Amino acid sequence: MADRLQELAGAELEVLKALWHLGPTTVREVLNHLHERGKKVAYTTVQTLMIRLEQKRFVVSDKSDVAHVFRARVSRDRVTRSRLKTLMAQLYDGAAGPLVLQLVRNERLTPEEIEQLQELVGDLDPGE
Amino acid sequence: MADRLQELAGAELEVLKALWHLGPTTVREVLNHLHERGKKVAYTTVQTLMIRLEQKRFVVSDKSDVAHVFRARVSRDRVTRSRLKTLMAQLYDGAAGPLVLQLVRNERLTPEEIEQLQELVGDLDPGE
DNA sequence: GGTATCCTACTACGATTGTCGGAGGTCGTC
DNA sequence: GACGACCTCCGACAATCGTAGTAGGATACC
Repeated sequence: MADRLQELAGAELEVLKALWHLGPTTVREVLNHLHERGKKVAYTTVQTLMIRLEQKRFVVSDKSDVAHVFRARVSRDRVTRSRLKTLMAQLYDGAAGPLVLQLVRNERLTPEEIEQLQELVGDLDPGE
Repeated sequence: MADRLQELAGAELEVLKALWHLGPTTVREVLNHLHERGKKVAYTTVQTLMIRLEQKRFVVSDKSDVAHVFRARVSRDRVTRSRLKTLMAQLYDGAAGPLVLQLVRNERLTPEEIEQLQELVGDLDPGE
């Protein structure tokens, strides 16, 4: 129960991403954004998702205007961290190593990412 | 539809993990394993999950014995890769970098992992 | 001031998930 | 040959998820 972040369903995440992108905004704006991205959904579907997100406390709404304004309460990084933690717990008893190695081995990184990574990793001390 | 790996539900993954750990085995053995881990579930629950895993093609069964023997068809790494890919797609438009950096920054790695990582990362060429 | 438009609130419904119970077969043992 | 231990098969049921329709109020424009 503690980790409510985990209860984010797929379609809800889609909406939350729109909120991250757009900033505090209305159902209508999120709907437009999704339509631009090629995602066809009904107005009320988005509305339902946003209400569920609020019930789950991932967003808050300001109801002073006719069209309620919703705002994300959790950051993208926070959600990522939570998801990664779940993944680590589920698959590797909480160890981060296998995931990191898997990613570095199998995925393409941009030059900037490589540089940042080299710097970060260079600072690590295997110790003993 | 292509990526059937994504349709692995949480409780199903628990069972799949048991199969990875135990090798090809029966419902009873998986049940015992879960009980040892402190997970209290009924025999038929595990059975249902294993059948669903088979329907989703994550495992195959040999029905020649009275107690059917189930075997994982996908590896832990394969599932991890798929999950990571989903995470990347959902949260960072498919980019691996943010995940790697997030992990290296926030998670503890063992000395061995650090060494492996340094070696891997040292070989990367930011090039351009 | 009627009509189209937009918004919220509520309800709904099929699919998936997590969890089991019961029916009915087989097998070993007393 | 009845009893208990196991097994599979089938059905079920509540919760969550994805998706959306409808009712009814506000707004705005002609």
